Amino acid sequence: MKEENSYEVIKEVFTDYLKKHHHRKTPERYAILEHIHSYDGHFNADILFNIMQNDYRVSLATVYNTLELLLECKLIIKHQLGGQFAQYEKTFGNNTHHHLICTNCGKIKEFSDKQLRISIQSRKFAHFYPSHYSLYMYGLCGKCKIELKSLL
Amino acid sequence: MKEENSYEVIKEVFTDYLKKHHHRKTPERYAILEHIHSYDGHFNADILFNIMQNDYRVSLATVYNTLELLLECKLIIKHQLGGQFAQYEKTFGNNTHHHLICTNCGKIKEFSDKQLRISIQSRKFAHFYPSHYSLYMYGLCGKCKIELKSLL
DNA sequence: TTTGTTGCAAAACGTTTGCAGCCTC
DNA sequence: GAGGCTGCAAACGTTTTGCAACAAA
Repeated sequence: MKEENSYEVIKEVFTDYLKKHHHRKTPERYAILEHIHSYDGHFNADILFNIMQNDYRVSLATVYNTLELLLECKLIIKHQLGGQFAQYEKTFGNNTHHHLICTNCGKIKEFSDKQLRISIQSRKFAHFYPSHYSLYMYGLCGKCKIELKSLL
Repeated sequence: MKEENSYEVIKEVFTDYLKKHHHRKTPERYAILEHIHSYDGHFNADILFNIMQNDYRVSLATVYNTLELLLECKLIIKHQLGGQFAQYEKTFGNNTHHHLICTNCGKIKEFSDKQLRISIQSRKFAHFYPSHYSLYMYGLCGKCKIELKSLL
């Protein structure tokens, strides 16, 4: 069990952020954080809103508001890949990874590449201070490659 | 003058695509392509629509429709960075570059790094066939870094 | 002639906002 | 007690869609 990924530690990060910025520590905000913590994979505001209806009733507006706060304290990152919902991903307990996006079916796969990560993260800039990055590779997944080949 | 970036060659790529997919070669589509060709930098549907009103009247719906076609034949790529308009960028006559995005003011800078580009492009995948990629680095630009430091 | 494409306007959609009441601080 | 936060619903702004007229094939 990795101590640094436990909900208690994450909660503390969030609490510190809220205190520092004079935001209130409302039960809704912690409930949202908790649900994100126990949800696997990418999610969007609507998914989060829906799974929460089962055991903790919050409004969609509060979900959006809280996601914004979590983005600011870097507990989650945001992806805007399609014209659809923005996608979110928790950064806690999640190795930095890259994304493969099929331009035909829209499926997203993740891959890790330590060497590539180091290459990107070690890049220095003159007047820019990076905090995180996203690498999206677009192309065809195996299934679509075959499917499109048969159409020729 | 690079032959491969001339409008004639680009037009041919588009024409081939339209023929192959049994789409019609309408004057609107070529007018849009031409305007993109002569426009520098990132643009969005609204910018394109507005600059076109001066000399070629098209509807916004047709602009969106044509951008979709140009995406499919990879003459442009799409970025969805903010909650605002989706941004487009022509791929012709444009070196592959990477993006620096300030998480405070939203400003986007571009940078090129041949070594990084090679590292990314030479990556092979088991069941994925990449066509292009986008690298977004998030962080603080010089101005915002100073601005935020003074708030502490 | 057939049918894909256009322009227009309305609809759709995710997200944001306004506001009255609530609850942290 | 003050004022930030919530839920609700309405508003927003970008993109998509429906449809009649048009024009490329």
